Amino acid sequence: MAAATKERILDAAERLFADSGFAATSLRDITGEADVNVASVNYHFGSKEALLSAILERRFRPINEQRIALLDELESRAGQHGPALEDIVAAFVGPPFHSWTGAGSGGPKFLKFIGQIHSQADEEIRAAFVRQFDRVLTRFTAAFERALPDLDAGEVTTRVLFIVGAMAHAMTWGEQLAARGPRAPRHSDRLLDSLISFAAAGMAAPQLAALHMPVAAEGGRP
Amino acid sequence: MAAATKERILDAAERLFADSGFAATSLRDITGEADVNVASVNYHFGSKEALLSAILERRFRPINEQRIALLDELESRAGQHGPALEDIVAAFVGPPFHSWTGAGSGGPKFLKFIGQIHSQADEEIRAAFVRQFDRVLTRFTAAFERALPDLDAGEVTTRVLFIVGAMAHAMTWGEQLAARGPRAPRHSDRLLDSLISFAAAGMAAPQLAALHMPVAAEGGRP
DNA sequence: GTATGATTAAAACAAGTGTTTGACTTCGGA
DNA sequence: TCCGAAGTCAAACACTTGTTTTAATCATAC
Repeated sequence: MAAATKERILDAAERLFADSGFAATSLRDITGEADVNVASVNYHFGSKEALLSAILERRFRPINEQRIALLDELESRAGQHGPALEDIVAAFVGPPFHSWTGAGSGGPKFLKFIGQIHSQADEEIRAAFVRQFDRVLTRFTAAFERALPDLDAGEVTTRVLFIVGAMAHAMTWGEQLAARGPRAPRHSDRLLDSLISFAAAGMAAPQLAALHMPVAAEGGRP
Repeated sequence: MAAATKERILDAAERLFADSGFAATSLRDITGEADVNVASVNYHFGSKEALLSAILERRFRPINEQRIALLDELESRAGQHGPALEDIVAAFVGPPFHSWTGAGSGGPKFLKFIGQIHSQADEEIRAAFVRQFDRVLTRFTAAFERALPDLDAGEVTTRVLFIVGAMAHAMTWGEQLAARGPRAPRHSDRLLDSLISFAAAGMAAPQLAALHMPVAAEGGRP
């Protein structure tokens, strides 16, 4: 029963975090949903925060590894100009979408969880998340820079940030807005197609000439 | 001292919500930062949730009004084909950026708050937020549909969702990633320029041929 | 001056938080 | 069979949560 309890906790917690966020979900919510004792979370994971780390580890590590594997494959296959823009985008945003189509895991709630966690405010959570994400961001930023030589480095990073935001937001809110009838946004596969098309075009957009002064440190108050 | 207390609470709460989110911020955090008594929140606003509503009201109403005013002006000025794509995008994403450049309000923390609130999980908060945002979304979706006749309605809604996500995420995370040295993302004005350029190109991306079944209940275009 | 209403203050409220404890049960290997 | 580790459980822990209460203070009009 040991492994079963651990997994039941992980599944329930992921589901509830996706719906209500980390801070708003209590351990008793989780253990109630998982039908286990309150103490078992601390027994198996050590703390509530460690439970979140375990979820992040379980879900994001394979996703990020797959992202990098796909990029590796693209780059080894491509000529000296590097892979095509759309392929890089697909390698970046595809894995989180496909991760729940695979071996029975979580269902659509997991997409919402991804969106949630991307926008979590707590500094510690962010730090843990960025730690996992940093390598991916570095690799893909480099690939994008190669595919888009007209953009400077900061601009590329900014646009990758846009892509992450677009993805996370669509995951978190898609369900909510699905009630808009004929104007309902896309889901799953169609959503992924839309995102890739949107993101690739956005990345390829011309960079506006730097009319403004280079940003002077941090903004003072008006 | 009455008005001063109310405003001090609003300012402090907005700042703290931006940093830590709604659920993770306690009333004592807020009243401590604002240097007022704990009871004053319930006295002036009624509850913690009502305080959030007041902040939303104070900040988002002018933003959404300005969005619609800008769109009105664009449409009255434009020919029968409607305003240009980039102008619609600018009318949509500009106001939240400019709102803090205006009369002394909040500073950069406010941008982070906007990003935060866009990705808040609590259902009640979402509902309150969507209520304010619904009219804006409807108007801009219509304008985009007119400017992009090759996209079907659901696709337009999806892409507007991408734009909102890109904006919110950049606002929330920009500060965090600003430490990446030469690859640091943009700030403020430059960030807005980047976003407009990115979003307009993304909106104009070709829609992939609908290989999949059309979504049930979706009306065909005339 | 005092009366009146609005605002602030300190304290207490019940309910809920993450975590710990210590006894009880389960179960694989000697 | 028995042992000891691994796991479960109810209860209690100390603390924080949002909210309420009650008394004190303030401003202002009479």
